[in-house]
Amino acid sequence: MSKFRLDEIDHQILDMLIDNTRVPFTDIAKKLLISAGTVHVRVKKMEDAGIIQGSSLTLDYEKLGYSFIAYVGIFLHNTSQTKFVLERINNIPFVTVAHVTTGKFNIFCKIRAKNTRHAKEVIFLIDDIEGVYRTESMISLEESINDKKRLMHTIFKDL
Amino acid sequence: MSKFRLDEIDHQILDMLIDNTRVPFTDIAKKLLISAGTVHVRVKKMEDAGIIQGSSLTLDYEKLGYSFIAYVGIFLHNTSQTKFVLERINNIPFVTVAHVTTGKFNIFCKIRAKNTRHAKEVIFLIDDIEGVYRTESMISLEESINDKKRLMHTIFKDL
DNA sequence: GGTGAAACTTCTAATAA
DNA sequence: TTATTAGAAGTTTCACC
Repeated sequence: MSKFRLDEIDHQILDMLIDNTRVPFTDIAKKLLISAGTVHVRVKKMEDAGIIQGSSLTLDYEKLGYSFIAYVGIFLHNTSQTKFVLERINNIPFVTVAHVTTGKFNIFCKIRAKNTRHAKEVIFLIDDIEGVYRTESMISLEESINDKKRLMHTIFKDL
Repeated sequence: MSKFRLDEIDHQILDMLIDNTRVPFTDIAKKLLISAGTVHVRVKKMEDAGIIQGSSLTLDYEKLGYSFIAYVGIFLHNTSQTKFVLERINNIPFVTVAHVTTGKFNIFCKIRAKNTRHAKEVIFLIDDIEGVYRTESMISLEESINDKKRLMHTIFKDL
């Protein structure tokens, strides 16, 4: 399945970059006892291979006034409407992720909103999409995000 | 709710950094017709205020052989076990996010695994945690992630 | 593959406005 | 507060292992 062979050096480079993308390559080089040029070449290679898709800032949405998170399960009248509904959902900026799923729901998405009232508006937007039969919401009372490093280390152990 | 006043300049700086954290400050400065020093000061201010929590690489987990995503709803015997179970769940590296929720489930989490077989193992790990009554899984057949920029722009429109 | 150094670019902190 | 600027620091390329 995985076509790309990343060695221990690549792994350690990713390890240093994954929670701070602005770590200087010279720092990485010093720590790994290689040259900064090598770090540069390897990072570029991983970017070209698509292993590194990009980098992003993590913003504190709570501080920005958006502290409400909910998951919304969507039931469709008919599975053939999946693509249409998915497109509509992805046009709502407060929907951060959407999945087509097996199981109970046809589509399953995560929303981020200001507060309960705002979330209600967002959910109503979803409810109003043609083809949506009904929705079922789960409100997050507490979120805990797992360290990306841990998953990465585990992945690398068996590559 | 939002204590921090970010102006149009801050907004545009974030806009440039959010999809590529390594954009040179000089590029940002040129585009916004300000000096690189100003960009630097403003970014630092947003970091100090906690608006910018950090930066992260986006890796292609499919390319790394982890193409299976599922959401797992967890029913507990008793709500008092929430904290304990949550801690246990967060020790499983394949669980990427966990939420305490209202509604159907007590805890709700997202897992990333290699394949169906591996996912089964991960779900069994969850099932085996003391206090877990039963779980219900939704397998993702297709994932679509919304552009972070869109949410950010929308947020900034009403700040 | 990797290195090391040169050439170039960017960052950052002190200073000035 | 914000802008400028000069010296420090980082990145990138390339000739050579």
